[in-house]
Amino acid sequence: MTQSPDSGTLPSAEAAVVAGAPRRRPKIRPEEIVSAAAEFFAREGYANVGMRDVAEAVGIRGASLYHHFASKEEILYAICLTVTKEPNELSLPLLDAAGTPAQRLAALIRAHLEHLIQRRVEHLVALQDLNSLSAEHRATIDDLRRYYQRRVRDVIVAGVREGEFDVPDPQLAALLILDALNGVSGWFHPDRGPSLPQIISAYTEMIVARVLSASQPS
Amino acid sequence: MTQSPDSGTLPSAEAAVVAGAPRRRPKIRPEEIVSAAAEFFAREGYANVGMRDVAEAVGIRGASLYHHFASKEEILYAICLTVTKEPNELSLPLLDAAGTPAQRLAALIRAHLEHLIQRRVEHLVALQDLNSLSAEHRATIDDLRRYYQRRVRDVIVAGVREGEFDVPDPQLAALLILDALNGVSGWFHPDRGPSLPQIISAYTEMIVARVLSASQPS
DNA sequence: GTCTATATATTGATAGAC
DNA sequence: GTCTATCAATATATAGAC
Repeated sequence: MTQSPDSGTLPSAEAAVVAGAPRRRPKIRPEEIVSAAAEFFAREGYANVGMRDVAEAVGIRGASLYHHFASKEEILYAICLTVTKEPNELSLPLLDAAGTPAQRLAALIRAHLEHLIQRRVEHLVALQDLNSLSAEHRATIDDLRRYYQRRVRDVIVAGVREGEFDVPDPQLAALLILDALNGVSGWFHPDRGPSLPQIISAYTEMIVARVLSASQPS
Repeated sequence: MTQSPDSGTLPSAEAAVVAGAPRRRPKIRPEEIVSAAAEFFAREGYANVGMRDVAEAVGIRGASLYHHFASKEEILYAICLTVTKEPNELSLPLLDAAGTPAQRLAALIRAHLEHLIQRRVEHLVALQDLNSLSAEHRATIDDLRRYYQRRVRDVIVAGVREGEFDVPDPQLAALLILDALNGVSGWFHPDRGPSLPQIISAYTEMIVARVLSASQPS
C-alpha cells in the first residue's frame, strides 16, 4: 500500500566505506524520527505510512523504532503536540505585550505565519491526521487549539471595547482569521508563488486593517 | 445525474414480511454506500476504515460492496468528486449573473457556505483524505479546485477594475477568502454555536464589505 | 445482488540475539 | 541501540455458490 518508488533503496551500507562517513549510524535522535515521519505523514497520510517506511528514512529497521517510541501513534502525537504547543508558547505572549490590540494582533499574525511556514510539514500533519490520535491525545491537542482561539477572540474583543475594532461577531471573526491563516500551509510553496513576507504583509493588511476595520489614522 | 438531496424516496415502501423486520435488504443504492462511507471516513479517516465497516453500515457484507464499486478508492473518489464538482456547477454560475462584483461575490459566498453545510461530512473527507486518492483522481480534483479558485480571483479582479474593491493582492485575497469559507466545515455544529444564517451574514459582511473594502453606500 | 470462504499482502508490535 | 525473525491481526479484493 505504501509502495514508494524505491526499487533501489537498499540501505547503502557500502557508502559507509567511503572516507569520512564511517558507518553513519552513530545514534538516532528522536527528532530525526519525528521529522522523517512528519514528511511521510504529510505526503501520504498517517495511516498510509508504515513504521518500516519511517525507519528506512532514518536508516534503521522498523523494529528499532520501538526503542525510541512506544507506538506509531506516539510519533504522530509528538508531531501534533509540538506544532500545536509552540504557537501557544511563542505567539500568544505577543498578545500580552505593549501596544494597541491592532498592534498586538498584527504581531501575532506575523509570528503565526512564520511558525506555520517554518513547521509547514508538521502543520499539515496536525491539520490532516488529528483523528488518528488516541482520544486522550486528541483531547490535549483540542484543548491547546481552543485556548489559542480564545486568546485571539479576546484581543478582538479588547479592540472592540477600545473602539479600535468593529466586527459583527468577535468569535466568528477569530474563526475566520485563524482558518485563513492556517489555510496558508495548504498552498504555500517555498519555490513558487508569493513569498512569506508578501503573505505576511498582505494578510496583516487584509485582516487587521479591513476585517476588523481598524480605525485609520487620519 | 444530480442525486436527490433527500432520502425519503425509497421506492419499495411495500410492507415487508409481516413478522418483524426480517432481512430488510431490498436493494442497495450506490448513494447509500457513499453516504455511509463518508460518515466513517470523516470521523475516523479513510485509511482507518475497512470495507467491512462500510458494508455493515448499509446492511450487507464486505464482499458485496464490490458489486457496486470496483475498489475502496473509488468510493473515496465518488465522495470527493461530487463535493468538489457541485460548487463549480451550482455556485460559479452566480458569478456570471447580473449585478456588481460585490453582489455576485456575496451570492457565491452564500451558496458556498450553504453547500458546505449541506454536504458537511463529504467536505470534511475531501479536505482530509485527498492524498489517499490515486494520482489521476487527485489531479482531477485539484483541477476543479484550481478552476474554482481562479474564478473567485477573477471576480475580485473585476471588482478592483471597476473601483468597487480594493485589495493588496487579488490572488491572496481569493486564497484567504476560500480558506476562511472552507474552514467553517471544521468547526460548524448543527446543534450548538452560530447558525448557518448567522455565519453567512457575518462572513459576507467581513469578506465583501471589509476584506475587499467595498464602497459603502453613504 | 448478496452470500461464504479465502487468497494474498501488509500491518503494528514483540522476542531475543548481539 | 540495532538487528533478524516472527506473530497475530487486519486489510483489500477475488471466486464461486445461490
